[in-house]
Amino acid sequence: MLDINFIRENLEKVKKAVKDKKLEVDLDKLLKLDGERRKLTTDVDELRAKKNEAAKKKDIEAGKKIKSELNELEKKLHEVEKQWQDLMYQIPNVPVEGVPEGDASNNKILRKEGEPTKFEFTPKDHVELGEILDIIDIPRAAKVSGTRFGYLKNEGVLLEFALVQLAIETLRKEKFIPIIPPALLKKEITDGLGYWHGKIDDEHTANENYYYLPTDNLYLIGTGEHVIVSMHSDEVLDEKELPKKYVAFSPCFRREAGSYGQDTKGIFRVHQFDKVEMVAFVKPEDDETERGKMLSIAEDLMKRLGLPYQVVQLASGDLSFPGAETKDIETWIPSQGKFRETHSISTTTDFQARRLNIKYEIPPVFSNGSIASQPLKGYVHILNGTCFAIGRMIIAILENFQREDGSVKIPEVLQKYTGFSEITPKK
RNA sequence: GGAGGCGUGUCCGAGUGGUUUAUGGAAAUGGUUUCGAAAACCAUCGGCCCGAAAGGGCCUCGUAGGUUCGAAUCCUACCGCCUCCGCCA
Repeated sequence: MLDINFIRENLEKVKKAVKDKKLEVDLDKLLKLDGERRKLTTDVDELRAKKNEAAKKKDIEAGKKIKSELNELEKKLHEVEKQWQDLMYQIPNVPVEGVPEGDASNNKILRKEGEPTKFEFTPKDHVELGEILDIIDIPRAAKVSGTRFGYLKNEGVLLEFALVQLAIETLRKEKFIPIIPPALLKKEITDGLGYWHGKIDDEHTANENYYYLPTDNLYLIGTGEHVIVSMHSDEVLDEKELPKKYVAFSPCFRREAGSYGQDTKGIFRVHQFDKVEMVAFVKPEDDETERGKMLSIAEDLMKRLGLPYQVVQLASGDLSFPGAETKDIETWIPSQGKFRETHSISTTTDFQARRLNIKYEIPPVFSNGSIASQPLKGYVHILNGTCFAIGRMIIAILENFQREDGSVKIPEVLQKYTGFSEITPKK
């Protein structure tokens, strides 16, 4: 959610953000409603003051009269507030300075690291490799769970755990708190995150991107970010503990509705995968620095694995609803002959913090040396970034490090965790 | 899953329909005092609205509704915690 005062003062900027993200929100109506809301608030306050006075005097007659007037006015206020909030929740975050304008075709490649892997033989894709190495079983997953699922087996499992250990060990050194979160979250929490955007859900509508359990009114998380960011909702964080950073290991569930034709082969796009995710709560002035750190941590891991990748800055129209800036890491996928998204590092600025009510105390010393009697409060900025989307990392490792006989070399940095240096065909 | 109990501010804790503008402590922050500290004392110590400010008003007792002239207090639903039983890794 944006600050209504910000919207008032930056109307054109907000209108542009709405348009860029291909949304439609009637901002003029919002401003009109806001005027009404403030007028009604004042009126209701005045009437309540009268009510309180009558109650104090035990003036029952006057009280009754005020009560009926107040009922009507409060009803009106509620209606206006509901519409106002409805609209407020439909407004996406505004990009930070420097984000290229336009749709995804304006995404900007910032840099490339490593060369696309070349082979002296015809490389296999991860589906075939997974099968001959006996580490990925898609047909049986289809039988049991349907399309877009997979079983990971044997060395595949050890490879996953190795990636997780490498990630956690690296991030612990960077003061990230390791955490394994719940994989289900309450519906009302989802409103605060901004991915379930659009109207505030009616009783029986659920967002099509995520799995919903109506019997318990819970969603399956789409990413660890959902439950890590919400952890501190309605809290005031101590300025001294910022930046507060978490590294979460969790399953992620995606319905992938509307992606029917895309990435149907293998486990590139699945309904369930595990991910190591970074989340940081930072002071606004540290946003950019911490964002940069997150990206460089993720990049450094890619370099240590020896995977070729490129860094892409998303254009304004390609940003998520709560996102103000996103940089993706795209890893070379030989079977597709393309760099594909494996990481995404974003700031939501204070957008999520505002919805989830996450603040921090600003120490009462001002820059000019004067001291306030009490600490002030401000909204934190919330950053999130992929460390490893494990399924896609396994695909990248299998495909980039395959040999002609179908065996796969394990990156050295992982070998101390896997206990083996290659995976060899079983069939 | 069954039965019972509980939820008050940063924390502890009083309050069971009307001098409660939420008693009283503690912690914290600013100040007075001090060579400095401790102690003591004074002030501040939730959110929103109007206002340049001074100030004024409203809301806030887990959350949302309801009853009443008047609700922390009564009613309903939901959320959370505790105890016992059952079940279970």
